[in-house]
Amino acid sequence: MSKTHYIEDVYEVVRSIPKGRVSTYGAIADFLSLGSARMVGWALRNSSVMDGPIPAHRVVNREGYLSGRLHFTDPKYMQRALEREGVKVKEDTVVDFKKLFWHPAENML
DNA sequence: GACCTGACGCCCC
DNA sequence: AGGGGCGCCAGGT
Repeated sequence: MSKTHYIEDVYEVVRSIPKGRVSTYGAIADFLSLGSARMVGWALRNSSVMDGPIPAHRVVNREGYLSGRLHFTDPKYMQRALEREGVKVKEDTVVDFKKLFWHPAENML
């Protein structure tokens, strides 16, 4: 087992977050049984390097706060990317987070 | 190898 | 209801 195998899993899950919805570090960590939500953030941090088709802006913390915003090239990118998808953001927090929250398990329905 | 630092989150005041 | 403590795991120093 490559130690970085789960990183691909994280990317896979993040890629499956529907446009206009958001998920959380914890939900993804739970779904993948990572044991630590921090690892999701860590994985996404490395994703900025490849910065590919991974919609990392759709991942927020458990309060809907854009805790990862400072890790994007432009600190305002995360908010703008979300708003571009119809997700409203106020005070660096997703408006109606509870309703827009998407759990990875929904993908299995 | 000890110690610190996180894109986190739960528990306990 | 806001804040501190702590477990978590990977990297950096």
